[in-house]
Amino acid sequence: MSDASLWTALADPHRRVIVGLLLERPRPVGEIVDACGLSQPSTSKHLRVLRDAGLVRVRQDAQRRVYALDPAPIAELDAWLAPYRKLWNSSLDALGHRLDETAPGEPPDHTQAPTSKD
Amino acid sequence: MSDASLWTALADPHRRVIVGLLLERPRPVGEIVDACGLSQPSTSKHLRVLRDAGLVRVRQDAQRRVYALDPAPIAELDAWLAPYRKLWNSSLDALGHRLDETAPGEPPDHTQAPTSKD
DNA sequence: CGGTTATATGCCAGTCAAGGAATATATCGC
DNA sequence: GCGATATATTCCTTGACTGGCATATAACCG
Repeated sequence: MSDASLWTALADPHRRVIVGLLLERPRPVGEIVDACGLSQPSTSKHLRVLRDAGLVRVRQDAQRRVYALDPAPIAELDAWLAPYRKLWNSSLDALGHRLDETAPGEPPDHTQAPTSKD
Repeated sequence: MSDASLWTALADPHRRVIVGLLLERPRPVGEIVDACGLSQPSTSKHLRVLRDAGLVRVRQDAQRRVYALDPAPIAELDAWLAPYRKLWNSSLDALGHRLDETAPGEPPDHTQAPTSKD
């Protein structure tokens, strides 16, 4: 089950950065190294973890290895939190009522909950 | 930013189990201990991590501590993967096209070898 | 073929998280 | 008050993860 490695892979901030980079477009390792500010070996190791989790795929282009995002595992994530989504739907609904009272005349366009917890 | 602790908190399988249990309904620690099969101290420590990440809230009921899920942080997760959602909406065919863009002249044979490289 | 570029891997040290056992704390019942 | 119940915290040990460095591997160019 790649589920465990999926969460573990995304638990690392650098790897989330890499995933974010690959969201924009596939990139060779050199670009990723330059972008996330890690050494090349460390970056390669992170890419290995991501590849092992199925989050990225590699395509060889001459000496270059172009990494691309594989959306399927992230879809798994989405499926995981699907049951929770209805929870904050109701929570945001309640919050929306509060905001509506605080700001009358403004459309209750609350795309995110300002939960400043700290 | 509780983002980092959020991912770290959910990276642990036991904590995901706990979150799943609390999705059904709020529970006292004893129930969680019994459900996830860990020792009571370990469970308490996991609950601390979850609480620190803002994922759960506690309500004191006599000697019992009833933990309940707080959906807001998971909504953060949802917000994080929102940009990725469109990717799997575009289907894997689009991904193949992206890969093709990077290497013009190469046949779109994205039959990537599995991660057997050792 | 040799040299260069691009990436992966092995090794080593530092850090951090997890689990268990024992203990502290708090609340209840008597 | 005392004992019992329920939970949190501390200490300790073990194991995993991370990063850097050096090196191996592989593909290009001449």
